[in-house]
Amino acid sequence: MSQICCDADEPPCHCLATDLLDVLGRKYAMDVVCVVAHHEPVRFGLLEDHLPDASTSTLSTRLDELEAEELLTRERYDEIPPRVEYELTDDGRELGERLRPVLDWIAERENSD
Amino acid sequence: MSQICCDADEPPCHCLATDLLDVLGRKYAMDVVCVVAHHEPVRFGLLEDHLPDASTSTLSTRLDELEAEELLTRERYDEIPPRVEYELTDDGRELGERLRPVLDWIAERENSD
DNA sequence: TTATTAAGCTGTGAAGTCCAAACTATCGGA
DNA sequence: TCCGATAGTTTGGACTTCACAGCTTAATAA
Repeated sequence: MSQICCDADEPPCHCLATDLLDVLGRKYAMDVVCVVAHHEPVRFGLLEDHLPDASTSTLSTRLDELEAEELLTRERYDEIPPRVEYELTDDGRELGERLRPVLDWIAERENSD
Repeated sequence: MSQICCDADEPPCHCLATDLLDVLGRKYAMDVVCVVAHHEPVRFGLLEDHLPDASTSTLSTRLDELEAEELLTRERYDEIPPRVEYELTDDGRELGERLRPVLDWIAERENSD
């Protein structure tokens, strides 16, 4: 029932001003969701391989933020060398599915230039 | 045919490294597409009303970038005071439709916290 | 006559975000 | 003894975004 957005003559509703949309509108946030959705469980190094333009610190920050939004989980295994696996939560998977048509279209469009 | 993403055992494909995804991953970019999609034709002031947290300069930059990606058009009317109307291109509308399920879900989720 | 109003921006310096590169810890193998 | 492997954190600098002021022009208001 709280869908975007207000109708033409209504006052603005600001339904877009959410923390989650803020997080998703940061560099590589959608990319991370997409890569995890496609390859989970995923380790840090694989994310780096798939998103070579992102710095490790940015990747790390994005993962923190997505975890805080409860879109993914971080499983630490107490091994040497350390191993950490990322997986989407149910919410994260739902988001990933809704994001797919967007990213597919972007990839297609890029291809047909 | 160039959809996300490579399969599990393949090398990374970097299909996500596109200019458009870069632009969409900036602050308020998806918001702008969504507001224009919902209210077009749209004037600058209406965008400001709907996205009060965005500065005018950021809004202006986002509009430039979306125009450069050919997702929206800017129609200048030679009047005093000046009037400019923004509308989505066909590509912009396609993107807007694919973005809707994402933003609807975000709005819903926010509501049910 | 002067001031005010409107819209759609652009310009400014400060604050926040992202960058590459170097560094952390630990253990097994050379 | 030093290297490589993993998953990050730290650092100082570059790029983005911020709030706020100013620009344009013509019609009105004081």
